[in-house]
Amino acid sequence: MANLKQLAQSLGLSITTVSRALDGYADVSASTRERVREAADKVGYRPNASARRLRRQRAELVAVTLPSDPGHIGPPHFLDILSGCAEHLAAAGLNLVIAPVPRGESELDICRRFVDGRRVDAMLLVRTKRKDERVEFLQARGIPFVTNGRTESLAPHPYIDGDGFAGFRAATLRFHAAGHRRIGHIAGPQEYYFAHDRCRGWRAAMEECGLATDLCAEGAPLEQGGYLAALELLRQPSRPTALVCTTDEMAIGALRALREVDGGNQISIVGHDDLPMGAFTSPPLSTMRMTGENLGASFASLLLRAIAGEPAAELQELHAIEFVDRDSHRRPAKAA
Amino acid sequence: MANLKQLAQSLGLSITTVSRALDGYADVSASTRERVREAADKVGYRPNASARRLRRQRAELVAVTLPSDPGHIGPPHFLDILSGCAEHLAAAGLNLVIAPVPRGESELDICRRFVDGRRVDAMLLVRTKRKDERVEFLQARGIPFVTNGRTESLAPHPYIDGDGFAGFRAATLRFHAAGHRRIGHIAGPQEYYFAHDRCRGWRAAMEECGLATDLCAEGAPLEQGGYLAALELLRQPSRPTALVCTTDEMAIGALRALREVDGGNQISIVGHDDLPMGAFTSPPLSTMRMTGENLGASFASLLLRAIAGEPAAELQELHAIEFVDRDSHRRPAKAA
DNA sequence: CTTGACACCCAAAACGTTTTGGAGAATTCT
DNA sequence: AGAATTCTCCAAAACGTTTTGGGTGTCAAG
Repeated sequence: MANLKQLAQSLGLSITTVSRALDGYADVSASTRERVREAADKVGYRPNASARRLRRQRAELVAVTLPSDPGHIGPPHFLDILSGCAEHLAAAGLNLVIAPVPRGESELDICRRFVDGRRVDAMLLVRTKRKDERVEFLQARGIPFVTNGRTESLAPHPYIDGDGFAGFRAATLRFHAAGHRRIGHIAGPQEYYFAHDRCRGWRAAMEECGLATDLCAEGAPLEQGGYLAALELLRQPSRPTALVCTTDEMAIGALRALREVDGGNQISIVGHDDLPMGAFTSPPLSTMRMTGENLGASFASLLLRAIAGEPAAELQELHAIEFVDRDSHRRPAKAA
Repeated sequence: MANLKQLAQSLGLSITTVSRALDGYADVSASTRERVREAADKVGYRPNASARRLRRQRAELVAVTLPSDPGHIGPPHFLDILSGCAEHLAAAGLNLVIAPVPRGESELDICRRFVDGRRVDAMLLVRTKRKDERVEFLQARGIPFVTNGRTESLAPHPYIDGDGFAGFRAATLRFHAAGHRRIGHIAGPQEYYFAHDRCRGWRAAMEECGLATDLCAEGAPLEQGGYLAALELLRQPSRPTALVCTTDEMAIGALRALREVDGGNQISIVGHDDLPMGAFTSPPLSTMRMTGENLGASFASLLLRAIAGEPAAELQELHAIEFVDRDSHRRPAKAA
């Protein structure tokens, strides 16, 4: 309601003293400090954020870019993560702004706008590509940032990611141990790191087992993409008996394809993300998920430490993948 | 990278002229304007957001409060709505910040912080209560805001809401027309407007049909809440043959209760929200949803118009509810 | 030649804070 | 008593814009 000048005037003090009193500096006497605080409380004084930001040369803001186009916005708990992140950032005086990418603009444009307009102190990037121009741009500008997902960037940068390679390798090996020999992979767009990483995991396991890696079909990371990719694999002369799918959404699409082609329930399947709806599919979808709780807090912590100037190499978290066994991975190895 | 002063110096012009040239004022010659624009483009000049905000007395920010506690964060497409809203706000130069409510603080505290620190030009409120202190506060302060959900506030305020009363009345009447006479309602916390509104719709239909309104149980707007409330209704001497549930999550909980108590599939059920997982429950969950596409754009438009000073009474959108018929509402009226 | 009108430009104020570099008074030390 | 130190406080600068209120020429009209 009021500003520093009015508050100072009403107290018969200088702006400086009031400001310092509120910030708890030692060079204002305890009695004055108390007097100032009481007056500030009474009129409900809050420093004007814009003025403070201008003077301090800090935006007090962090932006997260939201991919709007194809593989859309991520799993439903993504908002919970953002919310948790925002909450922890707020405790440090930072607010989180969401920056969707409008049609016709690239994510790079968004970064540029935020960074060059000094609108943010740091950025949070999701859905990294193997070669990610946003990462390169921010590294060149020297702006702190954290990504959800790794990249193939030469210079290290802070990230949080799941170990998709290990997860998909383990899932594939498990199918092999259960007797499966024709294990197919439903891949996502390989430009995305997570899709490529998971594909590599499947491929590595297959090669370790001396199996052919021909049963791989790529599609959009959506229900429809999984459906089409599964149909493609089911058309092969030697069908898969098990399917390792890059995402749950694709797995659910694959489930639909299976139902249509052979009445379903003959082919084992596993996805990734632990979507809530996976509990209700038939058969209930076995899946994987990244371990670690309160990811939002981790993102916030990494962001704050990046802003504080910690070296990137110390700000990397690779989380293990855990299985969420329901039922869809238990079909027999020898299909009809 | 650069600021106005440096840009002006390099051009041999005053700060004023450069600023006005970039803003397209007519009192700078076309040739100068062009020259300035080119130079600005070349060095990638963007006005410093904090300085502009301070001078203009606008925060260029809108905050949305995210309830973190009990009925959590809303349907999965909520983030899509926010994203759409943010995108349209961005076109008007506003960014959307998400403001989760930390433990120990009230939503009112959040509003106070944002408003009194002049951190926002407007606010977006979700999950309104019938008597909502946030609404009262913002009205008293004269800050523009839009709510998702109505309130019982005497003074009108901008909102977007679904017509829960009409929707739940129609759903109940439809059960009646199908021969049901014992139609139960699984209610949400009645302090929330949406929960109360939907409950009123059910009650109104029951009274119109001359039926008793004893089959009503309240629970938290979660799976567990619906489960417990359904169990309560199933313990009645004269059981319901149909259940109208305040949310899909509660309906899914009710489905679980039904499965446990009588093997399921005997009692009709309908929810609200059109959660994706409803398509996979057994039986597939019949539900309702608010009509209208691109809600995010609507929120943005209302916010902008509220900021522009349009009277609140013209900024209210009540959307019809439509049925999403799957299978769970088709059980016979006479249960075992 | 004077008077407006017009086109183009600029100095300075303002937005509300934080921070720098003291100033004056009181206290302690020598 | 004088010097040094500590305790309080403050004036002014700075952050980078936008906007106000002219100022200086040029040109046409009177």
